[in-house]
Amino acid sequence: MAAELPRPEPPPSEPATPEPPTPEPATTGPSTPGTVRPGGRTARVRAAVLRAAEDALVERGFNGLDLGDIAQRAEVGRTTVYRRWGGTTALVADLLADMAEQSLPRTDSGSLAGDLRANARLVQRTLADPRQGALFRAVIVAANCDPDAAEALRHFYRRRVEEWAPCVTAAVERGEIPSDTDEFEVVRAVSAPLYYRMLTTAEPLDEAAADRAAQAATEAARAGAYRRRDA
Amino acid sequence: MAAELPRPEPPPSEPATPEPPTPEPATTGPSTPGTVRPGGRTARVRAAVLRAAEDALVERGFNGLDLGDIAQRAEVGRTTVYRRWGGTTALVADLLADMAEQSLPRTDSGSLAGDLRANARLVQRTLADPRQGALFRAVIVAANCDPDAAEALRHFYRRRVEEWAPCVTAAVERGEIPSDTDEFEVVRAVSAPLYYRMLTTAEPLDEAAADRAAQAATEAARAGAYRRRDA
DNA sequence: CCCCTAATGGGACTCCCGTTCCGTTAGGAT
DNA sequence: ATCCTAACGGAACGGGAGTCCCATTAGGGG
Repeated sequence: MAAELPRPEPPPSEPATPEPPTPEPATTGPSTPGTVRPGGRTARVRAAVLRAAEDALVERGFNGLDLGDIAQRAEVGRTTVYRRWGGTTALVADLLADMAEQSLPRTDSGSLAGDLRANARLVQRTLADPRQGALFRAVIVAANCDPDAAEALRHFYRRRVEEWAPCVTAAVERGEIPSDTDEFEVVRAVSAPLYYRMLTTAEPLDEAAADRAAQAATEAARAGAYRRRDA
Repeated sequence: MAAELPRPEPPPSEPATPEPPTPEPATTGPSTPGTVRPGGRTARVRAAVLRAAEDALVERGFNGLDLGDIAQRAEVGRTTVYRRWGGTTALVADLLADMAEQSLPRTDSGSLAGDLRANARLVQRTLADPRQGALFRAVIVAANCDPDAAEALRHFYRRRVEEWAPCVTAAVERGEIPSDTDEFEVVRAVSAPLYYRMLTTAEPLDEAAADRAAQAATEAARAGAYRRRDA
């Protein structure tokens, strides 16, 4: 019933991100709750609420979120959730910031095709997993409903893409692909068909789809489709 | 302020789809409203509400939808909207069914690269357009919140993909790409990077992105990345 | 160890979304 | 043209999400 893929079960105390969920602009009024005493109870509350929010997202989806329900699951006062996050979108944005911290290590197979296939299969397994898949669909929805959540989502994917870009750079150094290849574009090209399939079709997201995505990106990169064009 | 891309302004009378919005299963009770007398006023109401829903989606996004607001825009009773559609997701599903009817004709340039580039630029222009882009984001969100809307979205994309698949078949016949190429997969491969970019980055969706997507799909198809694998 | 106050939690209150009821309007068949 | 009733529209109702107020709890600096 707990998390399935990464989430290395951090100790309940000392949370991942003591940063303020919503860093108010230059308003030097009463600071947003959770920023002045971020330790101890505050941290436990944040962890419990994020965990509960993740569960709720998986079960009900984004627009089925009920902050009262989340508060109950987290065994936290309803008021607290409203005060600290203020709404479902900010809560999801905070969850995304938390997810962005947990980076899974990249493998290295020695060839571009192998590396991209490993990446494709990782993405495929994540999206095909009932829990993770539902979670990703939900956060994508949230990102399309709120600017802050959108920025958080972009940050999450920036991190993920940066994590895998070095395997493309390595391929350039090995001479597999043109030297002016945009490494980020290649990594994105691997994920894109998988997300597109998940969002617009009912066909299963299987390993064959992953391998096809990886092969397509590899061939296109070799052919120079991702070379930087100067404007 | 009206529609920008296709929508050939159908006459207010005689709407596009007199089919029932939500064909209830075998419940032979009082049939769903709009099915027994689909002409005249009922049709005008449907057209006005769908139009208003589209406007609202563009302005507020899916989760900002307010059926009361839509009813006012459409100059229709609030009760009518609730009775005929019952909720925002069913309304969006109906809108998607309506959108699926309007197929824009495919061009034919004589080469796979040219055809795919035309397709890519069409998709890019659609998603980059403020109105259409917001609309597509909104319906994607809706599809992730409701099974009926999801099915309607899949149907929409199935139509679009089928519309463009023949240009891949033609390329096969010209000997440009392997004969066992999955034509639908190729067409999807063109759109995928554009949607992925729109959803996960803040970078502009420009013509260069479209051309890159088209070129990548073309090269990958030539290299046989989309050949059918028998299981 | 003690104090100050940030942060939490319960409960009442408000407002708005969605439903229900019933009278009115207008298809469409004869 | 007339009738029957499907479909619409206004108004009142109920419930739940989000807000406010204040008492209670527990960081964390001294």
